[in-house]
Amino acid sequence: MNISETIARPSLHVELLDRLRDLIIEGTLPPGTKVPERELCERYGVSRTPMREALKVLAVDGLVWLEPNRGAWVSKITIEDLEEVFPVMGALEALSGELACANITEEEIEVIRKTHLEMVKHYKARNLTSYFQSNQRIHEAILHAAGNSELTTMYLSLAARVRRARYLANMTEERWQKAVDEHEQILAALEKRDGTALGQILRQHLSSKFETVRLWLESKE
Amino acid sequence: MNISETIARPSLHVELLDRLRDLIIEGTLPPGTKVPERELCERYGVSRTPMREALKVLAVDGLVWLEPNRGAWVSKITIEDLEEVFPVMGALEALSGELACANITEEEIEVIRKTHLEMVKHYKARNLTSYFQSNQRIHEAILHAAGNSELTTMYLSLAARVRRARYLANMTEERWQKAVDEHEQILAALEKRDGTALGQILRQHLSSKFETVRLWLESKE
DNA sequence: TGACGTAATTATGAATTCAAAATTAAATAT
DNA sequence: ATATTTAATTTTGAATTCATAATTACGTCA
Repeated sequence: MNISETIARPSLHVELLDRLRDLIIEGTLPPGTKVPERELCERYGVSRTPMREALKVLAVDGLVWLEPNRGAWVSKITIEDLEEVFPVMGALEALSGELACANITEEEIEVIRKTHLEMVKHYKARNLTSYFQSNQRIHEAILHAAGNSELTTMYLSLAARVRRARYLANMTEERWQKAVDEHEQILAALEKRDGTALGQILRQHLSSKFETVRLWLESKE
Repeated sequence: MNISETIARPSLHVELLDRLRDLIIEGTLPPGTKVPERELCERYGVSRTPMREALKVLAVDGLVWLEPNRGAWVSKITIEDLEEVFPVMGALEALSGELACANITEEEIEVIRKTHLEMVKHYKARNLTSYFQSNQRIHEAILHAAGNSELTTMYLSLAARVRRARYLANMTEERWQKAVDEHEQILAALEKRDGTALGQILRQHLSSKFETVRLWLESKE
């Protein structure tokens, strides 16, 4: 019998973390609003203790902002923030490219290739949501192939914050085309297992994305 | 009158975070031991609520490990962990080098130059502790010159975890000499403001460090 | 009307309490 | 004596309570 066969019942604050993160990333709790602590406790049927534990964690994650004696607020997404976040993400993404090329299996490449074709199909059909999903799956597959859980944790935490900007709604035809082109290069570098090249393309790809986000944010002012 | 002149009274869990982090990094709470929750509450005169909030934050930071229904344990430092942490640190350190070269002022370079000379003096005097302090100050000065708070947060969080390994005791004369040489190159690249070169040296420097840590860890088995 | 001050209300931070789980100690059987 | 149950104790997770701070509502006066 397997001793480690324990039934994992995660604590409430962990469960809450997932749900709260979603609420913030999906925009249900919009940037700048107050986190309705009591309401959320009622909604999920928990007391304030685990809810507040979760909020403390989200605060180090950068998704909420704790104002002493005044409660928790959903963090805003400012250009200044993103200007700091993007270079870091770029460095991490470049690393994930390098590591992925060193470790990826033929099967994993095959999966990415398929997802890539799917994504191109969505692009041609101008289906933004599906395109975005395939896109995200590709980046996560590369990250997974890199096989570094520290990297994964850090990258996903930053990615979550960026994803809150609904920049895709603003994507121009030209930029979209460019993004797809870059993805062709990503696939090519991966197939050649050229880590340095992939790292650079991913970094470049990210900075295009940044430009899109920047334009979106500026258009809202 | 300045409106933002509010008296900052940080909440208990934030205060506790600083203290707990120190206890773990300094090794007062050694890797693998159980976090004595009740004892710590008594020591700091707080109730379990803020203490547990702090522990939840330390868990995402990777300094403690929460075992459901069994309490919090100080994370161990394994080679496997460090093998994942170091590449990420390397990428971040390289980025800090690039950004630092782009933004550093003459005055900041001057400070680093002085610290560097100090460090060399400690090396010649074979004063490991002082050497380590100067060393750390240099890396933090570069990080500061990079001027990216996201980068700083992430880097310091990883650095804290690595610092828990008391690897320096294990440093050979040869390695130490090599580290000082690398620091000469770091200073030179900084003075030339050659970001690419600095990034590479820093990355190389870190991987030397990793080797030392690895040897230290292996020597303990 | 609106600026100011005060009282009532609500929200927050943290201590306390309580049920459930885990650990330890004791008791029983082999 | 050594396993194996069973009971007592401690620890944990989370709800509740409580003091304090912040906000809102109200009343006063210029």
